[in-house]
Amino acid sequence: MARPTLSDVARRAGLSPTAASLILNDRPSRLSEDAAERVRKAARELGYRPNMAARSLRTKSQTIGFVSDFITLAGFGGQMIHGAMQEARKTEHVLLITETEQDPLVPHAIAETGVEGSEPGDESAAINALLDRLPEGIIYATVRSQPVTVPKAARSVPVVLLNASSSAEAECSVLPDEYAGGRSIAGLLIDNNFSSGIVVIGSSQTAIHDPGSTPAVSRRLDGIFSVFDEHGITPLAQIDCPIWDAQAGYTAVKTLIDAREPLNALLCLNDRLAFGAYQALTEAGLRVPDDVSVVSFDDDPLASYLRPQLTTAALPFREMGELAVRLLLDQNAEKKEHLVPMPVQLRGSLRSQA
Amino acid sequence: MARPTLSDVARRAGLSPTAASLILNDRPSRLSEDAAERVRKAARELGYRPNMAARSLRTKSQTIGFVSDFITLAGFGGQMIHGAMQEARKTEHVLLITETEQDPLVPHAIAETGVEGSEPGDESAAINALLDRLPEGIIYATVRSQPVTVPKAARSVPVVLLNASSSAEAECSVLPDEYAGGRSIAGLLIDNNFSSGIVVIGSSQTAIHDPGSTPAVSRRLDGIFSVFDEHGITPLAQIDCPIWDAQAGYTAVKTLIDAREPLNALLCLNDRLAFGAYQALTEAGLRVPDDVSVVSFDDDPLASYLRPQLTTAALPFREMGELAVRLLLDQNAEKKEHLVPMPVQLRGSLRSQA
DNA sequence: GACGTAGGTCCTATGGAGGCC
DNA sequence: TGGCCTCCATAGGACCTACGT
Repeated sequence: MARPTLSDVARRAGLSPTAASLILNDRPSRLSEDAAERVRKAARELGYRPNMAARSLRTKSQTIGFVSDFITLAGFGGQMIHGAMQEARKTEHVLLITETEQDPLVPHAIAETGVEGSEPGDESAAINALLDRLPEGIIYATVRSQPVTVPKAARSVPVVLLNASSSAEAECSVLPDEYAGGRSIAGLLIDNNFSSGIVVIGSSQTAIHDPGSTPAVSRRLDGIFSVFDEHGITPLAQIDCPIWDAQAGYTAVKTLIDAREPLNALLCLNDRLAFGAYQALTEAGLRVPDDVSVVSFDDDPLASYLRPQLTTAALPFREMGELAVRLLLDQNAEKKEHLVPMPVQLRGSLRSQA
Repeated sequence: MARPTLSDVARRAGLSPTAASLILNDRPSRLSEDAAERVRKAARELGYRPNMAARSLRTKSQTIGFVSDFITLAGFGGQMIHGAMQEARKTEHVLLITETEQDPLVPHAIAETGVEGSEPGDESAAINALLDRLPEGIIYATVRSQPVTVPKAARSVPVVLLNASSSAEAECSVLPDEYAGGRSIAGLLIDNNFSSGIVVIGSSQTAIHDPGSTPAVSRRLDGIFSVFDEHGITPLAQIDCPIWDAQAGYTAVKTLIDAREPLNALLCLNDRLAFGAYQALTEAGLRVPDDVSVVSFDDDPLASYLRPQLTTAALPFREMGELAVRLLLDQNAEKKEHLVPMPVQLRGSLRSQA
């Protein structure tokens, strides 16, 4: 009934625990092939599995800590976890997950006023609980890719930032390649002969260096405008929306329509804005893509519910999760930003201009 | 630099490790208050935290295994994890998560042909990896609430099924109260004086005992029709959709409209169907809720993006996750189905009939 | 040389026996 | 004789160096 231990296996094979350990771990030793076979057979018969708790006292714990702010709340977060788990499984690692409940918008200014080397208490309880389990490393993820200060407590093990950039110097981080993504989506309009009647919805070029703006947003916009500039294109309008939700998209587009702007293509900065845009267009009797094309970012599940389905540059969360684990376990991983491409999902919302 | 150990604390306090252990664990002993204070101070100063790996060799691991099928893929799954984590934190527990990659649709028929007590190999590798970390219990969750056979390997620790019913006898499981949810939504129509022109979209009363139908669906429908029957109401139509997505909802409603059915209220079996219904209604120039009311189930994020927002009975995933952890840690938890209410989100898609 | 094992180590928890003033 | 504390032993499971025969 109880879990069989190494001694049980050894006893059954008529050998010492030492011998059993050596064999089951493929350590070079002078044990006979016959003895090895007996041990393996015994282990198989008993269904022996090493006790990781005991093992971690001497070696690696085969465990990875996954810390996020509110990631599991958002639909997207699951994909990062999923990717990380897939990758972790390949090397027999397991994921220990936690949420710090810190508001990701407020860079948690860790007081550096500690007396004496370390100052517990101001560190996140969640992270400490995690470190108590001796993970081999920690993945520190955020919902919105923001600069983050890694709590000092977490620095005792390797750290990889996931969907978060580091405010500090030499940090290993994984981010979507927003700049290239912006170029892809803008390029799509160029390739389809759009040159006028283009509206950018979500943020204006002038607003990208607002304090509230994340690096992700500005890179996305930089990518878009780098392409526009190369082709001498000036958008018909740029609409700034503080909150990127359906309501904002709806209002923005309704305003444009009411002003009788000659719309050809809407470049929305995320799918929720695009969703609102659809609503406004439909209400006004305009058809996507016959009258107006719509392109967007994120590849929210939403994007494929829409009619027609939305052409969008996907946030590659699963791949990012995978990469984060790979980097964490790789000693030689470069301490820098690792960018993951945002694949464009070509769907029905885009039609080539004559 | 390295993690301080119990001995480090003891040394600093000028006491033995034994004394330090007794004090930090609040064990009854005859140690002086002065000594106790010295130990606590030393622990604080060093930032001592017990090594859980070592501790679990003698006591509980303070770890809970969270196993799911493909839960982290779906947006909803995150909410269960979130709830579970919140609750786990209250008792200093941490979540170890894994996905079995078994197709949840195929009840994994575990071959009971094992020779000799246990038969490893046919058990899920993911679950074994989890059990190796000696969790205090396992939460076994599925995306679609289906009957599930708990792998034999997992039975060595307490198990709670989350959003999954048990095919076996005495199992502790947590499910949404679909029957009551169905009654709530149908009751909402009654309360708002709907009596004719009601269409049920998603599944017909006759189809609920199909093999493909989950218990969740039939309970939801049973709830709906129990109310309809009590009030002598017969739906105008019941439309069976094998897949509950936007496309199906669109097609169903378009067909009804083309047939010039006098629609008053659409009772959709989930939000994606409702979303498709909206699209068909809008296309036909019908307004929600002025011309047709729409009610639904799940409270997908989608539901609040729609215009008007969708009235829907929410799947209480966060609460379910919390309850699962509470039941797991409670020795005396009743081995039965624990049902969690589905709160109705009253929003703009419903208007009272004159 | 061919084959294998004893015993210390990682860190914590705990009961019982004894020491010191 | 208390009052206060420590050492020892043991346990938990696996790993590994250094020794046997």
